Amino acid sequence: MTRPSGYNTKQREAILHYIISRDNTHVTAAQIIRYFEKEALPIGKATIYRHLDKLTESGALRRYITDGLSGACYQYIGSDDDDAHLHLKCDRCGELVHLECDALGDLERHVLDEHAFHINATKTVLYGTCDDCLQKA
Amino acid sequence: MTRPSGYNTKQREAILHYIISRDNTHVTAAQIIRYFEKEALPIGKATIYRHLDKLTESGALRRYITDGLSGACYQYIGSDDDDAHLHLKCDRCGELVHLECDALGDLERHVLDEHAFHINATKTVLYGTCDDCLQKA
DNA sequence: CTAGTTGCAAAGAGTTTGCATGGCG
DNA sequence: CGCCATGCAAACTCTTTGCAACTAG
Repeated sequence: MTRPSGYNTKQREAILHYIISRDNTHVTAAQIIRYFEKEALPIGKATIYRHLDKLTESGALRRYITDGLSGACYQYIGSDDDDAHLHLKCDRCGELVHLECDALGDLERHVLDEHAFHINATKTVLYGTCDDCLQKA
Repeated sequence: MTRPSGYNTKQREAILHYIISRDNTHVTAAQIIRYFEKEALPIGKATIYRHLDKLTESGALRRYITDGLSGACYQYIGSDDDDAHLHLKCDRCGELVHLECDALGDLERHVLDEHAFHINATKTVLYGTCDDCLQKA
């Protein structure tokens, strides 16, 4: 778990700090790249992608799968990991909503029992339409 | 609905026919491109993408959102549309499983009532690990 | 000192677009 | 004949890789 796996560089610190500061939000690689372009400490995007990969592998970050055309989303994971909540993404405005409740419970059980498939809520994003966009339509 | 929206060309026919012939399976743009490269009637990939977009917009195809790095998936929709079933994707072997049952029902209702969000099962892919991969681990 | 790290630029994968030619209706 | 469709290549977006210079431990 606590893989030393690498040096503790300024860039690594800065990237992790930035993502942690966003805590409950998701961050895209593009956002991070843009952020550091405007900062005093410019970080090459290759470095950012490399850290995103490493941090995800080491378990410090979670990578969400969303529609590939706008890039992947990352989020920092606190010390306790079992806060596996679902995400909903609106297919109109692109808003990503965090579901804090345990709504997946029954479905998860059903799929495991009947279909021998273990759902990983942390990676799953449900698509649909949010209230705002429905009202506009 | 029945938008004439375009001519009835050989390419359009061939592409739609190919996807329909896969009926219950999903097809990626890359598969279609590869298929027609090897056929007697070569179709440029621009044409394939353009038709994929049009067919999706007109409702003849459904586009699934999967991890962007391997491309989107498409599937033909028969005349009756209400067969909105879920998909499960194994994050180890990449297998995409079709769930024929109505397992989403309760969750869908809960999310709509409590979170004012209308889930679109046809676009949603649940991630997790399939039985085969679990056994190997 | 030595192995991991950085940054640039080039390479890749997937998808979109511009433009001249070709084909449906 | 007019408009849409086609195909090629170039453009684009997101991500990865090669490589020489650099730095943490």
